[in-house]
Amino acid sequence: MEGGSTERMSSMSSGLFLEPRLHSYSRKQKSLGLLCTNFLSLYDRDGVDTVGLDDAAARLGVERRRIYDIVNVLESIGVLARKAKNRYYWIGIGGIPKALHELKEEALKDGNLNIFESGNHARGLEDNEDERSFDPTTGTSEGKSSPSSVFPKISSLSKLDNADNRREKSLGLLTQNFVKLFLCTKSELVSLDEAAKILLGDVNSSSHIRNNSAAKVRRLYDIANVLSSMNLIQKTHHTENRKPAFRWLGFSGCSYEKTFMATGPLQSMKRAFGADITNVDCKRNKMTNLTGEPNQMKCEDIENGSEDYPAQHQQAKHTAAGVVFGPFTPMGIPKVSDKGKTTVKKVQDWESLASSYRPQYRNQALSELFEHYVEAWKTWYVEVAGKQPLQQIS
DNA sequence: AGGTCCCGCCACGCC
DNA sequence: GGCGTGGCGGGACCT
Repeated sequence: MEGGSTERMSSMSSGLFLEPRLHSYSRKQKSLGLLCTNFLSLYDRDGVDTVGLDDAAARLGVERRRIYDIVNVLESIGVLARKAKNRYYWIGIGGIPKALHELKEEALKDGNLNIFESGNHARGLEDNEDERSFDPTTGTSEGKSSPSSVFPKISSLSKLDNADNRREKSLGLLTQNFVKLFLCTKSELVSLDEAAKILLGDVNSSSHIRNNSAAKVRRLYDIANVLSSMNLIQKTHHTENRKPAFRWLGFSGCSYEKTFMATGPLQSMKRAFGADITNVDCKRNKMTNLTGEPNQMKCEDIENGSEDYPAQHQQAKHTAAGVVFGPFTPMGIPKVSDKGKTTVKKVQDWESLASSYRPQYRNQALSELFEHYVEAWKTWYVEVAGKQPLQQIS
């Protein structure tokens, strides 16, 4: 195929900001999971109402194609909703619980409970949600996930018209079914092989579907990476056969902030904020930042960003502000006890912390990300601490 | 060697 | 035809 990474690296020699190890191409730095993490850190903040795909691609320094992958998965779990060509409503991490709830209800309604154990295949898991209709006022994806969900049977697959066929294979739908699998199964662990069998129904199916299997498993890898990066699932191994499998963590585990702020990173740290600039298009310099600036992760740009980001909704309506995130206490800083201190004192503690605690990262992108979290903290603090007893903060 | 998954070709549908 | 979208699978990279 292509000349491999060597060629890639030579063509990227103009990517000066990677100069320390010009030939240190690493897949991990370009993984979908990492891209997803960066995507979320870039947009999951107050004041972001919509996301433009071109803008995202440019800011993250990746090809558009990769943005589609991320967006499709995130859309299927309620983080985004399509608004128009090239533009999505930003719902935020806070949209996940609702989406998960709906997915579970759908799965239950469709009678897919225990389908995993039954080894049944599961075209029944298909739903026909059409995510193209979104009501920003309710934050719901109303589509036609309604009653008349069509469950295409394997045997009828070939008769689907192109549009249906295409949608039926979409990454978003596959994501939803993958999630439903976790929501419905009693098994603690699900391997991608098993998921593929169930979601693809490749047992006693026609050969063309089986041939398709490898491709679909690849998609499952994509999906799993994204979900892992958000800590919705966690990669582990079956105890018996040591085969890789995934454990459902759910929204309680879903805080990329958590991963970032806590120094006890989960397994996904290998995909978490890396040690180098990431997601740089090494190949064609199409949207690579050639200015010598670090990869653009400066989130403040978002709000300055012209018409794309109207500033009128500073009130976070669906972003992280509505979600209880993981520990914000930076490591090594004693937590404020809720006893024996006055409220005012605590306010000062946290204020001083927020303004003075500045861990130093060598990596500039990390430093900038940290700045982002500082800003997020400040915003959150003002909003929450301003109207609730400070004992709540811990 | 088998598992993982990046990358980009190209089909599709809309304008 | 141009463009946005995204399915798909080759084959590079990782373990």
